[in-house]
Amino acid sequence: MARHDDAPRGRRDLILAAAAEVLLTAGLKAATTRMVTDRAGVGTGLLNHYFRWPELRALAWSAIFDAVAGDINHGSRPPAVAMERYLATAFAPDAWIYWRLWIEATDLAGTDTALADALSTARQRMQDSLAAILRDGHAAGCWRADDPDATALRLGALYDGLAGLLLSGAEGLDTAGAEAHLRTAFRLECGGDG
Amino acid sequence: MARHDDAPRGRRDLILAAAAEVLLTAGLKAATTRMVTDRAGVGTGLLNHYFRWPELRALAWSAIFDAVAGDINHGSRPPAVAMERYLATAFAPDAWIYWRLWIEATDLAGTDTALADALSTARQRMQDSLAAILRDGHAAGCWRADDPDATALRLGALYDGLAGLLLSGAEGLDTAGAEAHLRTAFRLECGGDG
DNA sequence: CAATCTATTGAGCAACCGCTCAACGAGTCA
DNA sequence: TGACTCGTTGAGCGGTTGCTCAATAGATTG
Repeated sequence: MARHDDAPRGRRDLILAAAAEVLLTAGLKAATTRMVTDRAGVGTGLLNHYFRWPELRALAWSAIFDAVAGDINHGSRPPAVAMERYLATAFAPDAWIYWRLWIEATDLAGTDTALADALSTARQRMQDSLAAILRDGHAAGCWRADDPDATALRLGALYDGLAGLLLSGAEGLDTAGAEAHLRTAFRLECGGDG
Repeated sequence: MARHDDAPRGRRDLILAAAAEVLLTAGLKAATTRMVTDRAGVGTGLLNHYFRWPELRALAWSAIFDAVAGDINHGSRPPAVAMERYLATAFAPDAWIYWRLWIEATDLAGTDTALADALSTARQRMQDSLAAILRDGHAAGCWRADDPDATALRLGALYDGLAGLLLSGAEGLDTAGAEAHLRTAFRLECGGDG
């Protein structure tokens, strides 16, 4: 009997989708296999039939950031608009869970090779996107960017650091302050005023 | 019988010292109570008689960074020398374990309140030290620093981000590169060339 | 010497984790 | 109908962790 085209084709995809939902809910470190099987409504054995936990976790993490990257690269906006969007959404409330997942991945990558690979890929993609925006803006005369790759790396690292500060509850810093610091760094790097 | 003045007075201090050694060896996340009791040569019960694990871990972590801070603030160097020392030692090989401990603390602070307090104190102290150096250098005409606190925060956050990149094995970045990026950020922030 | 007290011990508990594997049930085919 | 396949189940295993508590050794006291 041909199966209907209901959302996840097969139990394997259902588990993968449930894993992504769990990550977006509980975070990367708190997530367990049992949370996933409960949410998917399948036995614990089935998860281990299709995946190993580190593998599934890395796959779900990648799926989440594939979607994010698709959202960022979507359309070919003018560089000034793209940059403004990057800065404005960086620490937006609904982006919170994403930089939590990002920071947790940075942390787990030291011991989890699957996650390390996923993070490496995602990071490279983010950095390339940002560098491309910087390069385009330079070419269009919006700002100066002599070494877009290096600037993108520094802005990305600063982003990580600010997100870490927010996550660990640093005193005297909120999301608005973090965004302001990121904007200041961009101004210092590229001279433009965004 | 009066006890001799051997290094750690009492078993409590012995356990605390052993905990610090374990942190410096195994890192913050991998450290366990049994590693500490083994190294101290005491029963597992004694550790729990004097401490709870999160408490002991935070105490040992604080002790380590108290020593680090004492080392940084030691003597009243001219600001240019102090800044150069900060930049040169930031990613030095023997500082590796310290920024590993730092990053791991940032990560655990989300769930461990004792560690969150310790980190908050240490971070504030580091940031104040750096801001003081920036302020002194500005006053002495070495460089420009209109908002030393904000600049110190950004440099600290960039430091965290770069350390995180190194720890998670980011491609195309080594300690020398990280140091170069930190120096570039300082130059952009303060104009001086160090 | 016996009684008392305190610091110390470590086997074991409870809780959690990822993962295994014998059993099961729903299809399919002869 | 009976045999065979295979996706699926979930109790339970093995391992790890922080922590407990009855038992113990050693010093002190009367």
